[in-house]
Amino acid sequence: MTQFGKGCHLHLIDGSAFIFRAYHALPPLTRKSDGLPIGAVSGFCNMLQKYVEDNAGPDAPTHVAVIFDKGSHTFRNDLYDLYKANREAMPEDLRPQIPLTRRATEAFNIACKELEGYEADDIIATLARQAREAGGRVTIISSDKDLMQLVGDGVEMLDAMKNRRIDRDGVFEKFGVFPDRVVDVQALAGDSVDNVPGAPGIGIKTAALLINEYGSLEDLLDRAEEIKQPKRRQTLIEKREQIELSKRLVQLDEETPLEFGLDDLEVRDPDPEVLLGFLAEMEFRSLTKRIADQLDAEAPVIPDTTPEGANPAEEGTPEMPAIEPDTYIWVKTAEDLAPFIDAAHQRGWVAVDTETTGLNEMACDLVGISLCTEPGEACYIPLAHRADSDGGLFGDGDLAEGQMPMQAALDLLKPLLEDPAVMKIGQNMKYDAKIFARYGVRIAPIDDTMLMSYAMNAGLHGHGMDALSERYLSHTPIPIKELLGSGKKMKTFDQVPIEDAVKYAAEDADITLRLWTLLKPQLHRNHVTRVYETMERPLVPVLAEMEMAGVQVDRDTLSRMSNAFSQKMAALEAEIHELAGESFNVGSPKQLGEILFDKMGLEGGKKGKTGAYATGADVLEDLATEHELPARVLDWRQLSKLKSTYTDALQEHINKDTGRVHTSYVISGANTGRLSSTDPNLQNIPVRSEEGRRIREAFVAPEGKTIVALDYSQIELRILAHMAEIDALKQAFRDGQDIHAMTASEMFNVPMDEMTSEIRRQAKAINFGVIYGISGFGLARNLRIPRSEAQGFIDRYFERFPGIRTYMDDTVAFAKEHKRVETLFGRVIHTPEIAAKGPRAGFAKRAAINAPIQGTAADIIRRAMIRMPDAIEKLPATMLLQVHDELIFEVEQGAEEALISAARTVMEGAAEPVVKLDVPLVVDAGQGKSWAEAH
DNA sequence: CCTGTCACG
DNA sequence: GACGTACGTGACAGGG
Repeated sequence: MTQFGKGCHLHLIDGSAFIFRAYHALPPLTRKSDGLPIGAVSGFCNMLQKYVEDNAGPDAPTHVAVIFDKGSHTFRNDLYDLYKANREAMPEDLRPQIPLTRRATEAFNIACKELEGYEADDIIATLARQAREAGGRVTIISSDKDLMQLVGDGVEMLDAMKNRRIDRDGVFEKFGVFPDRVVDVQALAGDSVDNVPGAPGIGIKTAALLINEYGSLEDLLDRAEEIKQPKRRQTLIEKREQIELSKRLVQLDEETPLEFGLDDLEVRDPDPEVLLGFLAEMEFRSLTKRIADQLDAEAPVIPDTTPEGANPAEEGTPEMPAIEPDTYIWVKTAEDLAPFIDAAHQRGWVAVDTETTGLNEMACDLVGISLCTEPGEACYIPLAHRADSDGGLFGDGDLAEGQMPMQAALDLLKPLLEDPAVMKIGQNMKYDAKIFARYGVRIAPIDDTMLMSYAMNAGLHGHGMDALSERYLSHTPIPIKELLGSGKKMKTFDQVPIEDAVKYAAEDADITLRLWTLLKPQLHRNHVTRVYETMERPLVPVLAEMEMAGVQVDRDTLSRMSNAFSQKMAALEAEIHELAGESFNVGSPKQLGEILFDKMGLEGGKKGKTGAYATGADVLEDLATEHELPARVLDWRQLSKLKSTYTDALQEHINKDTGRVHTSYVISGANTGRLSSTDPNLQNIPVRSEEGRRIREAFVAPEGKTIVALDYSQIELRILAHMAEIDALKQAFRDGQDIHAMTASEMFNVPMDEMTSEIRRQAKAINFGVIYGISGFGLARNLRIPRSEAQGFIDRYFERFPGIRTYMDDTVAFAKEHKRVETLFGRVIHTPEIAAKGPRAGFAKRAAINAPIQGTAADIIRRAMIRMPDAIEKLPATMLLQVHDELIFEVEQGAEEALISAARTVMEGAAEPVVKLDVPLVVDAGQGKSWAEAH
């Protein structure tokens, strides 16, 4: 053994970089025999193998180590608790692969090092220093710019993917300074990926300029007063502390307390038996063979242990047995259940479905659970079917024979359903997760076939199980109507005879599992794995929590309002009948139309396709200038709407047990990525009219708490400015200007200080029109101006902001070519209608223009919501509602400001690190005892 | 069940 | 030149 010294060459491999590169480069492969996710390990081994091959020549290293990160908390988090705070959580299928990459490194007989509390970069820095001081050479295999500060004095970097060496000049190219000043530049420029704050408004270019002028960061900060640019000077003076903190964050620790020396890293040949044994264990067939050839060793035999049924990682359509509901198992005892639990553990996955007495997860009871571990092998565990299936008078509450006691079954299932190593597969898992939660089971991890379909095929078809089964399995599931009937005599599921329930329920689990085997491998092929993994799947538990939390709604307030509305409506109705000269149903558009246009003979009656006169608000508003009756009808309609949809209906939605209102969000409810809200819809609570807004007074915080509302300011316009690259708009947002006034000023050549509210209003309508795929007709109708005038506005707008027209044209062209559009985050919205002829083409065109903007905004708030639970974990606060660009919280009094600060940080940074917007995202906040006050 | 209407972003 | 037209949702009432 030679001591490390002159002539020695140390290679330091950045292990985490290898892992992430491997993970993202490869489809989600799984081990054939048991489905263990293995894609990243496979890529990692291939990269190590390539590394060994590439470095066998005359310049071969004498010493080598792969360095890994360990733990998520490092000394940098003690310096700054937000360090790396906006990092994406590690994908669930990557986590179990991390220890395997360590084993892979050891199998290659390469030293594998990590240290709790330190990042890999610090270990690399320390080893590089030691090697340099010993007179040896160092090559760091990584492309991480944070390591560039180490280059020089015999230390180089090697970007293994691009096979490019980075020396002092290479660093200068990247940072504009040599390695010894890289940390100074990084301290100023900050880093959005690691969440290093830096100096706001200063990027790498400016930072390098300053450092080169003043020599060092310290000198720059000491002499900051001398800087000519006022903004820059102010930033450097005011943010000095933040900049110095940033420097400490980016400065690598070269004195990491290592418990090994350079000599321990000497290159060793792999032991063929160990290496091949590991590769065979992972079932990497071709790599095992290739390495065996190279080592001149016998390749171990990897048995073909494909389980019966399908492996979701395989390409093509798996062979599956026919769906036969007669073969499903009725689980009556723990012994019947055991084989399914065992099979689930063995496979690593199980499809799960719950049957309940109703569709409201917060107000129904669990009736049974079905499981499926492979296509065709499904069971149903009835738990609460009633003996008197025909609903007889006697024995109400008596349970049918052949059922396990519910608690006994749940006790057996809970460990499986909560086992992090077993994937629970469902169709619309949010529903089942909420049911289980009410029975004390926190189901995780989960996969959801509905969300897979949505991620891949939004805009192409629905994502309900029946539709998916028809489409992908050519199978019509047993209709629920066959079991429950319909209409007044409809049964609940606990009244269904168990023999029938077994077929229906187990079939659902079987179908779900089959869909999963088909859809899961398609995610990658459709390039939506990231969308699914980061914006669909993680949303399920977040929404489940919000829905279960519910929002407190004050019944008395609503009730009082209902009564007031009733009285006003009655008065209006009498008045209307008086004006009409006869009594009729004011709520009937048909009757109203006949009164207005036939009896009273008003002008402008237009019949729709059904032959009825149109009596929409716009029509009535026009008539209202001449006559009193339509004006009264408008008033009546507003009250009728408020009463029936809100003050009356909301009371019905107050949950008996919790006393709160629990909406249900549909993740796949809108093709653009927006959520929708049902039962009740809490995303359309009135706000625009004074009268309607008062309904929000009924949404209150409980005693001792406060409602806090945070909403994105102008998020869609900001996204438009970014996507269409409109410099003037981008600058206006950066400067915090009134964007509509600024648009008006640009378009109509009116100076900002002479702006009138009327001109601003028109510009605002145009700005919104642009987002919707503007047309002269639409704008004319909205602004109630002649079409020619509206068209003139649009022409002028495009003249002033030509980039907008380019964006719209490009988007439509993209949609025509690909039959889809995409958001900035890669969400796909299919636009099959874009090829249509006639008026439908117009719809499709405008939808295609709107979808990337609306969808990107939807993606951003989804990302914020997914990060929110961790961000507010330590605060006495609960996220309750989402209204497209707004999040509503409930927080204990006293913690309002802390919540606003934490939530705002998450929301404003939600695009990062995947997308760096050219415009800031701004979040406005409000608080009060009710939603009305908070908004 | 479909249509018209109207509440929201 | 005519055709219709702002984007995305959900709930309710009326009427067949």
